[in-house]
Amino acid sequence: MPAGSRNRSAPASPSARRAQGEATRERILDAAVELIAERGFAATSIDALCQRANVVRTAIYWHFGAKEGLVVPVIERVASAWIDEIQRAVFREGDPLARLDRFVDGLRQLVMERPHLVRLLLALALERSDQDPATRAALRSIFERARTAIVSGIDTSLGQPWPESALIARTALAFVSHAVAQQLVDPRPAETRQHFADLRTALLLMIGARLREREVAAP
Amino acid sequence: MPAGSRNRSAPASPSARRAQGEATRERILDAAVELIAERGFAATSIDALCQRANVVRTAIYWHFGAKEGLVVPVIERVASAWIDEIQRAVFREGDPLARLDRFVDGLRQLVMERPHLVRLLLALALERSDQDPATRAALRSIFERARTAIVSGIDTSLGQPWPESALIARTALAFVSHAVAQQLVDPRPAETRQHFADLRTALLLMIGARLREREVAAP
Amino acid sequence: MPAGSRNRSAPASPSARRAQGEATRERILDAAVELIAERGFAATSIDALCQRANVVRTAIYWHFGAKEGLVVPVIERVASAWIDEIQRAVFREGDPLARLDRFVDGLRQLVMERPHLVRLLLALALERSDQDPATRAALRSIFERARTAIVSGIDTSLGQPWPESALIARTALAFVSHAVAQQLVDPRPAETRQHFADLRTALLLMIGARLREREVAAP
Amino acid sequence: MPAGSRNRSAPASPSARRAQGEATRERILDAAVELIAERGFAATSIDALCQRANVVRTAIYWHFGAKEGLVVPVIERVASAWIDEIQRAVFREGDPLARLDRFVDGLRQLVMERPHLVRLLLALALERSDQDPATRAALRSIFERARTAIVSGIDTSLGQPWPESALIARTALAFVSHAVAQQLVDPRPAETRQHFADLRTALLLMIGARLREREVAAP
DNA sequence: GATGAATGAGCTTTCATTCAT
DNA sequence: AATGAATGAAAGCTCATTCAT
Repeated sequence: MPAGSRNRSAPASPSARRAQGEATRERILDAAVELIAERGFAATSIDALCQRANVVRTAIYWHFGAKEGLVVPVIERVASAWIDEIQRAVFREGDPLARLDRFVDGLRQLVMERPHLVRLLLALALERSDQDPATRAALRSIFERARTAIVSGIDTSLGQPWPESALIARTALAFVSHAVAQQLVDPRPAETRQHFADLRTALLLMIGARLREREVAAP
Repeated sequence: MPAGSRNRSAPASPSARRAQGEATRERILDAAVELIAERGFAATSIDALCQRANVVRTAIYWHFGAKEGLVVPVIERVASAWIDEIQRAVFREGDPLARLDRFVDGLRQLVMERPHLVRLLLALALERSDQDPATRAALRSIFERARTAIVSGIDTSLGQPWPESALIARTALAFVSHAVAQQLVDPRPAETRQHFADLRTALLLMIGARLREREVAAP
Repeated sequence: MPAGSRNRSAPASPSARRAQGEATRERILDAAVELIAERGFAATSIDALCQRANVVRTAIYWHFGAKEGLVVPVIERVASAWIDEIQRAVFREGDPLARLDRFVDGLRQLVMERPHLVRLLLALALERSDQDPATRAALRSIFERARTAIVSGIDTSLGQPWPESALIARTALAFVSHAVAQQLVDPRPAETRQHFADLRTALLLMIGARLREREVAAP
Repeated sequence: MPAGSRNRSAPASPSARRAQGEATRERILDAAVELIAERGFAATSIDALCQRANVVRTAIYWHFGAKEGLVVPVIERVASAWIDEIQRAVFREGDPLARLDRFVDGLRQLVMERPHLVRLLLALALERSDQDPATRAALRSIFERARTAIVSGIDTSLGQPWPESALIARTALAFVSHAVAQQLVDPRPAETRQHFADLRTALLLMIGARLREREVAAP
């Protein structure tokens, strides 16, 4: 459909030109994150993307070459937000129980308030990974970084390496993934809250064992 | 399966006719399960479905009304297989440790050998649940049944209700979901195996606490 | 879509069987009149017909052979209603002015209260007549009968042949056709009423001339 | 028309490109007018349209968004031709009788030589007006303009407003509509000619009354 | 860098119809 | 007479992409 002119006006100077190009690129990526999180990659059409980003269809090809070319940049854009959220959540100070609570609560907030971040990654993983190695690598890297962030967060916060930290990281991530899927299927907040209450209990039990063991080993 | 013979052979009796209709329906569902598990719902075209099921396009509309109409039947068809697998895995006899191992191993096999079952459900949840309440309800019901199956399996196998059984169920399912996503992104078997080794450890720690507590309470 | 059984139950006796067949046929025709009047012949699908008539798809083929086979019976069914309306309207008694008013008012009611009768005929004429001679003949016959009904109504009501009766008939029918088209495009009742007020004036002027002429010829 | 050469030849300037787009749009509209006049809107397929316009299927969607989007432009395109024909017919000079003859004859020619113009409008009105308000508005506007053209033609030709001009306009349009429908059902030229002879008589009678009245008022 | 236009493959769905019981 | 199932053609429309400016 022929539409009116969408962009402000033709930029004169070459640097302004580059800046506006960058802005267009960002707008496309924002729209892509939203739409892929909402409906998955396959169901996100170039056209829908353009409408949401207020950009002309060919702009996507200029900036990303093809629809495929969006995948990795989109993953990377989500990655930072993801890791940030986790690092903000990972426990740093206070007594052990308070730190654990803060950690679990941070994850819960991630799932309840910005579920689309997690959802996008899961959707891409489930939809497409067997096809494109680059996508696979990007996703693998994110999951890896998330795990590392948790592990080193725990170790730092405790002042020493902790045997269960990898285990805790995996459990936490598993609960997060599962919570997102579950939330899509049963959006009642109470359900999600119960989910994370269970995570807290599980982690407590796992840590409790270690604590007791230490008390026995070195009283 | 004895496909390849287009169902052009004349069906004799009136009941035979209805039976053949049922067979066509089943063939479509089989194909749908396979394809949706492989590529997701959106990327599964009616045409591909027909080719795989050896059926003409309109047959799908006769039996299911629309592409949408496949979703719930497909979910229900996968549901049984899913629950069966879990029930086969849930521990029943032997000493506690052996039962736990058998349970975790069952789940690992599910993920490694029939990942498409889990994948289909997750993909449908992530792709489509916002839109259609019926899909959402069907998926919610499956997840619920899976959890119930584990809980009652544990309780039965222990001869009494067990305070942590719900927690265990949730943890196990979370690990299963996460393992499937992870496996798609990093298909090395060793990774998946490690994943389930971690699940075993986690469950052990959680059960261990309870066991110790009992020993203290009633020595 | 497989639906439940729509008809009451299997009729036992052969005469009951025939009666029910006739009833089905009537229901199909009723539905066809409604739908063709609403959306034209081409846009009326066999399926929509079945739903409206509460009849199974193949019943239409049993009773009418093909979609085409509906056209002439539908026209004939509408024809009687049409001619009846006109004959009810055509003036019979009272002084000339009252009779004229009654006639115009009858036509106005036809257009305002049962426009689908006229609409169906016009739609069929405009959509299809160049293709099928049988349709064309049926429509021609109706229009002819309508004209004849008016002419002989006028002559009977005046007790003698009237030179302008054919002219009046044609004018009246033209106004009816035009009013229906106009009404579809501008459904305000006031417009339609004005339309027929104009018809009344036009006829008065035409008759007035003749009356005056008679007065001059034989005072 | 110089068709047959698919527009694959490279357009040079940026304005030439836009001009070529406009040309494509026009070609589609031309084809649409022809086909809809021939078979009605519902029976005109996008494919047939493309073949006739020598254009690829998607071009229609680019220029008009959907099949629906053709309706109003098509109506508007026919409108001008319609109004032109009428204005050419409306009487301007000569003695009253000659002017009347010329007017009726113009309408007759419109119906006999370019019936598709009228047919298209009637078909659209009967097929679709319930649904889309934009279509309805466009058609209403045309009929209105046609009436106005006649009224002001009469008044101009007589040098003063004439009390019956609105009545004459409506009668003439009613006869035109009716004649088109009648002609489709009974294509014998003699019939159509008789139809317009009747129109002439009718108008004469209506005008005659007024003339006599004037003679009485101002002899 | 942005834009209007075009392109062809492919999409889901509906069509009228037929068959065998 | 009615019914469930099947059939192939064609419908309207969307897809990702390319081209030339």
